[in-house]
Amino acid sequence: MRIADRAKRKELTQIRQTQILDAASEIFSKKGFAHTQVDGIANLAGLGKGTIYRYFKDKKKLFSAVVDRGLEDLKNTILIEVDKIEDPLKKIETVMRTYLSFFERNSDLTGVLIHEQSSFQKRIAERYFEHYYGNVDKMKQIFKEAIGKGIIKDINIDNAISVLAGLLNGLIYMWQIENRSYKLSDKLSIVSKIFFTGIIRNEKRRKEYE
Amino acid sequence: MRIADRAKRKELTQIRQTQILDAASEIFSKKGFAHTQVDGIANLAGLGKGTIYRYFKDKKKLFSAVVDRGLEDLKNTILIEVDKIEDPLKKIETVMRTYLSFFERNSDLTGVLIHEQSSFQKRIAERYFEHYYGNVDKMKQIFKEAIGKGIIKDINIDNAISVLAGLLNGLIYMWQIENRSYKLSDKLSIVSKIFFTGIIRNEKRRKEYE
Amino acid sequence: MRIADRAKRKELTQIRQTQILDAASEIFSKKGFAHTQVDGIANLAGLGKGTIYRYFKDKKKLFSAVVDRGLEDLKNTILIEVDKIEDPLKKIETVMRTYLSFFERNSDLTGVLIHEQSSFQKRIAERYFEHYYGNVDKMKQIFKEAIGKGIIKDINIDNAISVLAGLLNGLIYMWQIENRSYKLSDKLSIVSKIFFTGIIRNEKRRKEYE
Amino acid sequence: MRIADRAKRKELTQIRQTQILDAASEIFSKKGFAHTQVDGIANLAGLGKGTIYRYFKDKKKLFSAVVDRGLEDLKNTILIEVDKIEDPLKKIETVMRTYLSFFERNSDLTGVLIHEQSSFQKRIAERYFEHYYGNVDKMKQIFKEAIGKGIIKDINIDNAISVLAGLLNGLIYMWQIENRSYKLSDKLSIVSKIFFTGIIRNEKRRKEYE
DNA sequence: CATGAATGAGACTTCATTCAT
DNA sequence: AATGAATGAAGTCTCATTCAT
Repeated sequence: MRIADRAKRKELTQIRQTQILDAASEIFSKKGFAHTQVDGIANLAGLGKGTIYRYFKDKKKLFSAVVDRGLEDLKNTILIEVDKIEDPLKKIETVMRTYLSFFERNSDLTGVLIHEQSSFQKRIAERYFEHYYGNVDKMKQIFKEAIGKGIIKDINIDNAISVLAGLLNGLIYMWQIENRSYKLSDKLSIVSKIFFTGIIRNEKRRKEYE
Repeated sequence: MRIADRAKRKELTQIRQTQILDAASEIFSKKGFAHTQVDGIANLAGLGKGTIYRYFKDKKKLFSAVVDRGLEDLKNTILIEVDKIEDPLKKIETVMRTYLSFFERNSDLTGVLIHEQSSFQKRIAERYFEHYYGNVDKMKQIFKEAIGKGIIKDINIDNAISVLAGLLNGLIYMWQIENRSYKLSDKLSIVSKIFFTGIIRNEKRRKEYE
Repeated sequence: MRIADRAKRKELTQIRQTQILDAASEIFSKKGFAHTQVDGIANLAGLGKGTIYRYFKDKKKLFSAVVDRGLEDLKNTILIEVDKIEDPLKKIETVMRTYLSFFERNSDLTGVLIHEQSSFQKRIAERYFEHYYGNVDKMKQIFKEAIGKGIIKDINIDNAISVLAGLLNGLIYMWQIENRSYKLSDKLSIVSKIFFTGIIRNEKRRKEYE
Repeated sequence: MRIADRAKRKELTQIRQTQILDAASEIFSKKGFAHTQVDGIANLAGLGKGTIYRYFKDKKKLFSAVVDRGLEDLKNTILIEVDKIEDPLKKIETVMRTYLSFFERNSDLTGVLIHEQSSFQKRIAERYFEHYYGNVDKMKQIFKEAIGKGIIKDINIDNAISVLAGLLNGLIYMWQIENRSYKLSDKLSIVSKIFFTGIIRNEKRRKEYE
């Protein structure tokens, strides 16, 4: 019986954690760190304020946990989707699609990552890059393969990846600023079109930039 | 003499305003709105706390003034630079260069615009788009001209501009997250290369996306 | 057990309220609204500053609560005492005695009601007259009965009551100004003597005023 | 020329003083001491803030000067009027009338004297009693004369005067609380009627109190 | 002498965190 | 283990007073 009890206990703890993180994610995203009150998170989670502190040392740790969970999810989601695909270009396209739809589904996280540079710059950046570079190796391989096969141009891979990341993050940022008033994934086709083929049609002019 | 006095007074007032806005911009950018203390701004400006409140009704108004001044500057800077150029592609490239180097020079503003979505979402968005769309008309003309002359592809102009904006903002965002550890304007060549000509070399594969 | 707990909780809340109101009443009376610090009230009540704000939204609301409680007490005290008496003149005398001894016992309230016309004019006046006219109906009946029975002169009742109120309040005001250096209730006999029978002895001269 | 200049200077100083006291009186009365800003007084007086401080050491001293000037006026006004009359009862009636109409004319002072017990209790009380007892001697003589001539009852004179003062102050207090919504001097007839002859008609009952 | 810009002490209020129940 | 009442440090803003012009 003891063991079953202990299992139950652990499960309950797990559920509580999730409850709290969900509530925290929602409110942090809407109001930002400073304007979020722990009271509000407790209420939304349907728990007492003291309980929050039993699960997270303080407000900052709770915020970090929200960020960590989000980026961990993001990384896993991308890896799973990418591994299903063979063709390098399609892989890159899948990364783009998965990235955008992840933030569309978890729009809470958008706010959390965009605000709060100040106090959490280091934390977010660390975590973000842990995720980012966790994926970057994979991305590098994909780009390398595509260059090797002569599919894409022989450009500096790091820079290309950094531009791609900037492009996606920028779209999410604009979407957030415009109050998420449109479907983020609708931008996918234009983004991949421009990223892959550019906007110049005139061959002669294109040469100037290649 | 009176008139000279009054002129002097006005000038001093102008100087104070600038002093305060400079200090505020710096600290708001570093610490974000919530963690910035008015006292700190006063000290950095070499003024008393009360003086800040003599010039700006409260902390929020001061913050907004920082944003307003920044975006106004940005708009003017871009318009001036673009008007010097004739060729449409070069114009677009100039917008990109000017935008990036503006934030490089006024890196204070970067933080201010990136944080504080929550409390100032409306204010920033309004101002940002006032600036943004103030420039967008000009951008549309440039794109239209380029399409008309057959220089660039016949794509949806609004979407192209929004992708360009996202691309630039995303770069700035990444730069900020990476602690401005490199020269932002160094990214210009790769960005314009990709934006203008894309990354696919293989003609056949390129067709899939065009 | 739960119910007992909840009852205890409620009781504690009641006790805190009273603690705070008592402390507030004392300090507001001594120092007036503006010079009273919430800190001071908290200390006197043996509570933290934050606790005061848990019970009362802000300093103004706390002040109003002090006034409200005081006037409610006063009204009840008077009604209870007056109902014990039959004879109209004795009733009026009882109102006078009860009014004076109420302020003698609750001298805190004296200061509170006398100061703070400015900021709380409306609030105090409203509450005061709520109390005042709550009692005035009763007073009118008493005067009417006394006139009907030929005990007192056929004067304008409203005016008589307003003079009586002024007389009592004026005595309290003088007593307050003179630092409560004598027993307020000692004035009762002379006041009732003058109010009831006047000061003129000479019959002929008395006629001039009747 | 020097002497004329100096005279002019002195006169200007006098005018400034009056300007400031008038403005101060008005605002202190409306808003009370704490809520009155020196800025407001300066503006109403049409002077710079610094000038106020040239004439009065600080805000408290200015307030006291307002009170002092008011009570000095009151005392003089009463003395002048009373000296015109012969008959003792008429003299008392004249004090009552003059007192009430003084506050009716200088309603600014009403507020000033009623609020601000707290910080100025001592100051006001001192000044008030300086005025009060400055007049009380005169009043005592009047009462003594009236008693000597058998016109009024042989009551304790101090008490009678204190009741009279309370009665008048109470009327002014009620008038202030009711927002000066009626003519204060209209209360004179009923007040003097009650004060002089009382309210009991029934001879037998009257005996109970005499 | 008059002015009003500058100052900073001081007061209210909020809210993260603790801890007794 | 869960709760939420209590706390007080910390932050914003006001305004009497000063002083350079």
